[in-house]
Amino acid sequence: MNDSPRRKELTRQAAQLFVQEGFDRTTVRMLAQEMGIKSGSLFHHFRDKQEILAAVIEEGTENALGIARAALDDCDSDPASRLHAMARAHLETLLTDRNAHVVALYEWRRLDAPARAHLSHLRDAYEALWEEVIDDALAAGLIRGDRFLVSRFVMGALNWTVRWYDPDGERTPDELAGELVAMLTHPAG
Amino acid sequence: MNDSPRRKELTRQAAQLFVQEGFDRTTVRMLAQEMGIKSGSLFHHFRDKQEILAAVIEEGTENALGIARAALDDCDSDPASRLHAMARAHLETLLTDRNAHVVALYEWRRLDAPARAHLSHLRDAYEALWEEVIDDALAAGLIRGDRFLVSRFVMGALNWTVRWYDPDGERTPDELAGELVAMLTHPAG
DNA sequence: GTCTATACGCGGATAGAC
DNA sequence: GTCTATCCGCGTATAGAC
Repeated sequence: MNDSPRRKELTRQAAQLFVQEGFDRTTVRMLAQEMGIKSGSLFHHFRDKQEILAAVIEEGTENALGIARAALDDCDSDPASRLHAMARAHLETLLTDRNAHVVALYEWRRLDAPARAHLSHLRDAYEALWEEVIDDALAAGLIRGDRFLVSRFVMGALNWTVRWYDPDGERTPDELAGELVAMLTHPAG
Repeated sequence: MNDSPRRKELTRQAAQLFVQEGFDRTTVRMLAQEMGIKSGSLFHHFRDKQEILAAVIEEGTENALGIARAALDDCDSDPASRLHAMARAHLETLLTDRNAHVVALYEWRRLDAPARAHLSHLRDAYEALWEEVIDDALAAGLIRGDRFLVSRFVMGALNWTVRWYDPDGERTPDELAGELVAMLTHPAG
């Protein structure tokens, strides 16, 4: 439809509900209430419920991509630092920010075909960033295994944290990233 | 309600639909059609839709637990073999069997409080088995890291395979398990 | 154990006034 | 840009016959 600041704000509020309840269980009435408007008004901003989901996922992936790129630019250029930075960025968008990126990962299947086609290049760009970092770590002998599989396993380990991580617990996303890298790293390498 | 063979069979069919569509999007009419009966008849076997989910998750976790125990009994007693056997068993119940165990992992949140209370001991037993195997591998110096976190990361890596694994592709669950163990294992250890 | 028929509330979405 | 009012189909569940 457009990308007014108003719509951006509504998208953020939708993301929160989608994480809490799941897309299917979130009703347009719930969304409207969270946004402080009536359900009829919602359709002035979004064509239908599907479009809200697409907006959230686009926002979440773009955000994750931007944060990951910034983290890689900021850190040292050795493979270990880059791997740690990437993992930390990923976990922060999932666990601290706790909204749009989670939706992007967990509700992707709920997108209809056109939205999926439109957004898959974004998702691919984010995953390509990951594969780059993994590749460097493999080439340096920091970790070992198959390029494709290591990427999937690492992303899986990180994505699943959403299910068990306690934000009020002792560990920060940064510490988690450190533990993951330590687990994967071969001291002898 | 009970656990007649009839009900077991219906539960298996429900599992398949829950994986394909997700619990929320699966209607009782769809379930009935898959089972070859009318929707009204469904409620002779299950009190409500929630009870179907609980039955599927119970079945899926019990099955995974049984297969994992059998795999551990059958394999060599060194930590590497045990880790591999556990990973392979886990992946087989997720990727080959492709039903009830997936539901147990991905639809757990949809259980109501009483069902969750009733089933959590089962889930805990399965996770305890994992922690045992991880503990042994840590003690042997095969892998390294924090007991709790390694377990979560490993299970996350495996659970996420459901999202990208192609059953018609080249790799078997056994090969995947091997790759995971290789990734985690320190040759120098 | 399965059927038909049906109740009934809820969810997505629209129309048109302000 | 938001409201009120409303449509209508669908989803869960029940009743009672066979």
